[in-house]
Amino acid sequence: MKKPSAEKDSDEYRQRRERNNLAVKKSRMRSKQKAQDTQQRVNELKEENERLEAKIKLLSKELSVLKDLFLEHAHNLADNVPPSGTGADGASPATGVNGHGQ
Amino acid sequence: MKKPSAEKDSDEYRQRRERNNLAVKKSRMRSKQKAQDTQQRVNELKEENERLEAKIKLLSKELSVLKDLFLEHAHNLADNVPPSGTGADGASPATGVNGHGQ
DNA sequence: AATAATTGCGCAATTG
DNA sequence: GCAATTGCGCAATTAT
Repeated sequence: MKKPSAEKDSDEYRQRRERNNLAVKKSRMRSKQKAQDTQQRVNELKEENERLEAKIKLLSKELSVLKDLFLEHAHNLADNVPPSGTGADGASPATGVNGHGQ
Repeated sequence: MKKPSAEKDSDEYRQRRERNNLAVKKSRMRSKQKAQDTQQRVNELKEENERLEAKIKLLSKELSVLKDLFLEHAHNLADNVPPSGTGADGASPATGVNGHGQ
């Protein structure tokens, strides 16, 4: 079961083989390249992820600061503390301080 | 240059071959598996990314709302508008300046 | 029908 | 010495 040595021993057989070998090489190159690209993609996405997480952390921080300011303000109102030296009478019925969210 | 038919025509040669073939198969399986895993990783990271972006969008929105509130407050002070009836709620910027971005 | 691409498989060389 | 990895070619199958 080696080869029907006849027919395709040389000639256009060899030629087909050669072409195929070439195609094979090409195909495998692509395949490898793709794998590398995918790996690369992973790295990029990881970086992107870290950036986003950092941004989230930052925004969260900012938010919490602002919210705290609001709370403080609310407390001041509740404690009947006027914003400035203005002697406007402060008859502000204290309202509930909304809690933190989320 | 076919084969040094002597020595290694059968026997332990065949055995070595067999083992190697096995090893080759194994190795290639792993390789493929790894590639798939990497691809999978990409997908996961993409999802994660979208989640993070969404979160960022949300936080940004919240922040801009709060900031607008502050601005409004500041303007009120500047315009000497004393704190009027304090609503019991604090989550509806239904008044004043709208549409600041970023 | 013809050609290119992809895939499983085995060999041999190399590496660890 | 041995398993793992790698480049290479063959042949079957699939896609164009």
